[in-house]
Amino acid sequence: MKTYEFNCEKELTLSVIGGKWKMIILWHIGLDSPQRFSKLRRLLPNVTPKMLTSQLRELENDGIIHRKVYQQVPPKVEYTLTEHGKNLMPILELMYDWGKSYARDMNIDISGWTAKSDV
Amino acid sequence: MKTYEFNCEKELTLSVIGGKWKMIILWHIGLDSPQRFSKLRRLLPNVTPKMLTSQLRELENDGIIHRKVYQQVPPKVEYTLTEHGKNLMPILELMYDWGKSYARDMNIDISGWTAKSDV
DNA sequence: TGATATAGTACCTTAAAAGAAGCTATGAAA
DNA sequence: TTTCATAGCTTCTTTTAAGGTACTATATCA
Repeated sequence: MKTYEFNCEKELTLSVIGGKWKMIILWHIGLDSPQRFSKLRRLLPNVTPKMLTSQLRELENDGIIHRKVYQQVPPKVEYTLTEHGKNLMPILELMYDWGKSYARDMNIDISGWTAKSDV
Repeated sequence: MKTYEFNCEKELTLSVIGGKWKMIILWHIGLDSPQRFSKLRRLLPNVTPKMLTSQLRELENDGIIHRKVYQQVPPKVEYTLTEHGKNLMPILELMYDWGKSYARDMNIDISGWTAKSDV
């Protein structure tokens, strides 16, 4: 059994979803599955392929997404959520709601383009 | 109005709770309020005063906690949650629940000592 | 008179995360 | 024969977060 130095289970959760692009990746896979690498690149124009790869690999290694490779050329890879990944969705939704309410009250403008209705 | 480069409101939320010690600090203030600086140091023996101060200041500047200074010697400062801080608690609880379930399934041992029942 | 408790600062170093730019294999299509 | 599309990889650099150690002011208590 692995042991990590977390103060609490919450920090384990944070370590899984806390990467720069992980939540938005999960969001997109959650709302439209499966997702291909190239589609995610188009959905997230600011992410470099290196970053996208590393975030996807970490999510895969953590058991949050599943990676299915089709043996064909050009390559085709599809990403879907695992059960653990699906179970993260309510957290992301709450975080969306809180962030929206907070942004309104604090007069903060989010430049993003991913609305909750995209779910 | 301030504009931040977030992809989504979820990332705004993450930016508020994502510091190394912020969730566990909020947890303790949420379950036993007000909390004093020295009490938090005792509750979190691994945090240095510098880190504790910086995390508390950021939470204060973000409007998540309130800092009340008593003009006396030795100093006394009390931290409480604001409304926005209180509204974060359901997120932290969900994160606790998910992390606990995930740790069980993935055979991960959390070395922490803060149970949800502490709430 | 000297120690104690509180709530921090200041300065420096280390480690981790993120980003930029360019490169690759391969089969199919033009 | 050249071009295209996919799903990446490699190397280097920059940025951000976190940690270590030591120091401070001051009223009160013994």
